[in-house]
Amino acid sequence: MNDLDLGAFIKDHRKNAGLTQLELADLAGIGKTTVFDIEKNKETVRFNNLLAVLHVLNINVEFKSPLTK
Amino acid sequence: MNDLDLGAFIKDHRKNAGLTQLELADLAGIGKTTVFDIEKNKETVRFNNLLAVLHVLNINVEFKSPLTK
DNA sequence: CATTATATACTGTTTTAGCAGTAAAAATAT
DNA sequence: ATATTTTTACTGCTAAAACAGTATATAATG
Repeated sequence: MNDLDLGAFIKDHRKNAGLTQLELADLAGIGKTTVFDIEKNKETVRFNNLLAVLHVLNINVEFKSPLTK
Repeated sequence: MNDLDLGAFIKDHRKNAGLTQLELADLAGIGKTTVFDIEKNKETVRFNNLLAVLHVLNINVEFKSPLTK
């Protein structure tokens, strides 16, 4: 389940939006290092920073349990 | 979109699993304070800690862009 | 090729999340 | 009601995420 490479997924969407890591970082209001880390699948990043990146790239997050699905 | 109250969602599933915050924290391998913070929608928690909680509760995370959807 | 832009990597520093411990408030049970 | 459990809240302390700056490597462009 969801063994998606989130880093690659984000990088792909960033490229698609024509943004550099630095531009994405600025738009998301975070440092370039963090964007780099996120694309490298560093999971110890702060949730809000990840959300900021996802928001800029128009990526949605959904939480679903097998029950409610 | 997704203005879901993730904290309440998690709390609900925790209750449903018959777990206390402390038990969930131990199962997830994190501190009780962090579980409390997560249920209070503190978004500055580390992503891996949130994932650990979601994993214990069998909650899946999905990332989707309007494009690929 | 050379040149520019971008990505990766590595610093030192600052900020803060995470933590256990404790205590008090709220909920649950007896 | 009064125990008991659970949750909420508040501490310092420590570890590490975040950051800008810099440097090198890689990729793209002329």
